[in-house]
Amino acid sequence: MRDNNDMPGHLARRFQQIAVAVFLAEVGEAGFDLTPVQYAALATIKANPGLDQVTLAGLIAYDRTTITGVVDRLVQKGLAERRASPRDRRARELEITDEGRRVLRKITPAVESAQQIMLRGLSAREGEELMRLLRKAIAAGNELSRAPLRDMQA
Amino acid sequence: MRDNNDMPGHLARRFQQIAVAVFLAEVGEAGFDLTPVQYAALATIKANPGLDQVTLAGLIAYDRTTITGVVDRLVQKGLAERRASPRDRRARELEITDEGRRVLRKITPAVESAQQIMLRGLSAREGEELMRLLRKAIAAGNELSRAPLRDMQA
DNA sequence: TACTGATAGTCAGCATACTGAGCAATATCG
DNA sequence: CGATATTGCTCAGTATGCTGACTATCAGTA
Repeated sequence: MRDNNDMPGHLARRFQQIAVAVFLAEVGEAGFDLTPVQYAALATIKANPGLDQVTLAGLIAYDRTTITGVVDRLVQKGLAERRASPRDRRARELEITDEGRRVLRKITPAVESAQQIMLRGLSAREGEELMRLLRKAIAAGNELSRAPLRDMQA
Repeated sequence: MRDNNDMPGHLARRFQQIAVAVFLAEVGEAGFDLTPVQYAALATIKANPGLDQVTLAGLIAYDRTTITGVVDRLVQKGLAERRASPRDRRARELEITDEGRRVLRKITPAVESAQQIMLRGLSAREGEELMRLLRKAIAAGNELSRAPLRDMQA
């Protein structure tokens, strides 16, 4: 029988588990309380002011039902704002707050450090190669999950 | 700023997301209702009859608080049994049922197929290399999560 | 314009995962 | 032996992620 260590699915889960733990540890030590998902959402909102939730979900490959809760928590923490879109009354436009900008700026070193720690067993070249292979596998499987990555439309 | 696609943490989340979706799709098409986590637990119980929950958790790197629910559902589906250990009254010994054995046997082709599909963007050599790099990164980060991989004690 | 279909967002329900706390039982050591 | 520490398990609470359903709104078309 195939061993766990020969199962890409098992290795994926394990690597992600470590990645999240490292992220939370680094960010927590820096004095912040932000999850990987919240960080990605906030950074994307900052880079695309006024985007709606579906677009945000597509840009970071979240399910749209997950985004609701994530944005709820960003708003609740005062890092982002959600307001009705003037052009489409179904949509909510998202904006980062000054406090959100401040947190993003201060948190960046911890996030960078986390990315390094989760690759600490690999050489620089191996780390690059791992990322390349992950990107390639992800690109081929993009449409297989309910929350595929999507480009900006306009 | 570092792009999402240059963040190993983001790539890890995305790859795992696809891996789970592929697993559920393949297994579902084969007519079974088993999650990746439940599958790993059941296979490990079969390979190590009579093991307790903490040992099971260590062998597949789950948090012990997660195992409780997973085993609950395996028991509820009639695939595994949980009984008090005669040697340690705190511990529960786990055993696979005949139905569990039958399901494992029948489900194997779908699981195998899923492992291939999630690597379909890569050549055979690239798939091997990806798994090697993941194993190496995981080994170096094993102690960084609350649920590290553990060997059998006995 | 009225109908039809698609879209944005939310919600209920379920299954991982984690933190932190607690209980019962076992191990260890003075 | 008795106090202390450790261990196996569970639980409450929170945060992803998913399925499926629903409402409100918009877009396209007959």
